[in-house]
Amino acid sequence: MKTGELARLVGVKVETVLFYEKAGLLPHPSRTGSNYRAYDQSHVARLSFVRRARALGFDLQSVRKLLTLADDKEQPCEAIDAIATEQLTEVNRKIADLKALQSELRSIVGQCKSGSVSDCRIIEALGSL
Amino acid sequence: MKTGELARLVGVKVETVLFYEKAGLLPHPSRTGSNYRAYDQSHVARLSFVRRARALGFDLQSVRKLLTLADDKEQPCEAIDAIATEQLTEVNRKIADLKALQSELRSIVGQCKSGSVSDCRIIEALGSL
DNA sequence: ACTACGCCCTGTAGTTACTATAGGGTCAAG
DNA sequence: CTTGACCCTATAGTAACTACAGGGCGTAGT
Repeated sequence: MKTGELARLVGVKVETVLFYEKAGLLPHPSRTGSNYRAYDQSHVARLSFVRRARALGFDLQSVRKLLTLADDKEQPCEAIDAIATEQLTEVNRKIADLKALQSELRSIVGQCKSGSVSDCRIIEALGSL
Repeated sequence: MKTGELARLVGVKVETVLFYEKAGLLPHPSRTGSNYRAYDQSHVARLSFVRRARALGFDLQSVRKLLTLADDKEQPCEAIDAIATEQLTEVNRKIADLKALQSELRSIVGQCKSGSVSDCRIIEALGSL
């Protein structure tokens, strides 16, 4: 498939696909006779992964590290383990924060149904540490 | 407290505090006689909230909406409810994604301890939808 | 055959959310 | 009374996109 179709499938702009290639997050794809990029299913999965990781607040450097876990199966075990452990810590923190936010948002939606939004603790939900 | 202390407490740069004030995320604080900004505990909580929401992948526009829930207690109930429901959907999706990622990272850490990292499904963890 | 339209290419400039630097004022310590 | 750490404003630079400009490919219609 060509760049436009890949972009449409994943829901990003064509320019974003090109940007990720330049940034080294997507491999240089093979080209057709007329110099068009030719992508396959693996590029769809990888691009989708990058986008969702970005939506979860990981910067490109962290996304690169996560992709290393998928790519470099010959890396020394300690390196892989260090990356995975580091990212796992980050993921755990994010889940905890999001659960606090989820709980507060649910309570707001519930309160609103019953007519008052008097005691909103949404800032406090993420306030500590 | 002054800008530097607020920044240090929350773990951001002084410039970031000033930036958030300009962007309307932090209220204009009162000033001392020598024109220094004077912050209190509420600014600490609010700045901390902004930073953690940003780390969870919310852009400034979404953070503004979340802060609206804390600020505008006189807004019509439907408006509040719409914002809370919209953000709750987003939070739910993020939690689901992070749990998939968490599970995959745990499996990598576990595998690595036993010597092999052969079947990494980290891309597939966020690959669907 | 031709041309119109959509999509592809490269490269550069603009936007968002910071981050760093320049140029100058405040103030407690020495 | 000056030196150092901090504050102020304003502007320029960086990261991660996003939008154009200028030009080529490819095929559907006349």
